[in-house]
Amino acid sequence: MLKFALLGLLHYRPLTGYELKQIMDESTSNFWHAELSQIYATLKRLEQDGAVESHVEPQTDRPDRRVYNMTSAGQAALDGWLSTPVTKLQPGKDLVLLKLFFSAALSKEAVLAQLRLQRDLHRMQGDRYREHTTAYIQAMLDEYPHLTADGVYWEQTRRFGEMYEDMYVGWIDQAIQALEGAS
Amino acid sequence: MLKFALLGLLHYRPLTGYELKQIMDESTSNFWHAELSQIYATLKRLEQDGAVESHVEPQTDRPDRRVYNMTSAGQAALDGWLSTPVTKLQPGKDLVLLKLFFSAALSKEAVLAQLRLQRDLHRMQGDRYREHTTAYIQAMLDEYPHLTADGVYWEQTRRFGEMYEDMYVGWIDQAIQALEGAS
DNA sequence: ATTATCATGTAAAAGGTTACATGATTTG
DNA sequence: CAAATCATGTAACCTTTTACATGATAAT
Repeated sequence: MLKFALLGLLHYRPLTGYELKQIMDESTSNFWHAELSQIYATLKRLEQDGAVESHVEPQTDRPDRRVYNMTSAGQAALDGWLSTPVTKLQPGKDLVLLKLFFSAALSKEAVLAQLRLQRDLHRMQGDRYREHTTAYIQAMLDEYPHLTADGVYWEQTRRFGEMYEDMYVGWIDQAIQALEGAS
Repeated sequence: MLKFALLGLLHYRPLTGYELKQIMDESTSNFWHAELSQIYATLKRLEQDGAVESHVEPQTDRPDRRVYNMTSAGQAALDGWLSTPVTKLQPGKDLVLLKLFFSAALSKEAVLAQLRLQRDLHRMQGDRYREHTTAYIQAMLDEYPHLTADGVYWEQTRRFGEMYEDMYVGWIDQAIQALEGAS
């Protein structure tokens, strides 16, 4: 699926692997992320498959950049993927829940401490979606006005992040209460 | 991490790979799942590492069962893992959000149809947590009364599933409204 | 008759992380 | 003086999925 994330971003404008990583970290990392090494490897494969093309832009004071452009084949692949509905639920993974499931072996105080730590992290992440991500989307739309229609969708995914983190914090609050109650 | 999920379940009682799969599908699949082939492979590795032991129980009318028991080394590994706090947010992946992010290229009706489909799926999953999973936890506690303390934690993860699905449905409702509004 | 359940596994491929390697410029 | 940023990539490893293989019994 990473390949579609990359094609989706290259549909906006030509980008380097390094830039793709930066943009993903600011925008899609909420629901899709990747390491730089994986991005470079995937771009290579996309080029072999004819979905993207690249050329090197020499630079003097910085390392040369390899800029990727989408081909019409790549655009067709992206369109096909976008119009295929997801008809099943995607099973997720969450380490904290997995641990909690088996935490009867731990002292209650240890569990509560771990839950409070997670609550702080999710609170901070929620704030980040509210503040930083909102500003980032606005800055993108200011810089690239032709992407205004996309902004509506970006905002929906940002909003999901915000709601997810709020739900997570609320759940932890309830879990802490339930555990404290079950003294 | 699968290995800890397996150790966690084997801590309750000796189990076969097949049973581990069934139990995970009913309990942890909410936040951790695995295919049978991966479970068998992981059990093999756990045995090589000395965390579990196995013996074959011959059966006449059914295939023989290979039953796994946790060793004290396995118990120590599980305890160590459980008491190590998770200090970072786990980045998640969601195909639906990834697609939605890039959906400005699609017709609004196509997007709305995909969102409605997802809403149905998440509503059904929420109902499943409320009904089936609640009953499953109760049946487990009835059958294995010594796991009563664990039941509190199982219920918290079940509750997370319920809240997650409710949040997802609520988010889709809002997204549909936002898209319909932006005619 | 066909499908589901019980029960085991192997093998190949895909997807993803971590570590390594390089090297100049800029910021603190 | 150290760390971060820019910019590329390779290699090894780990995790996960999908496909294949077998074969009996029980249920629809």
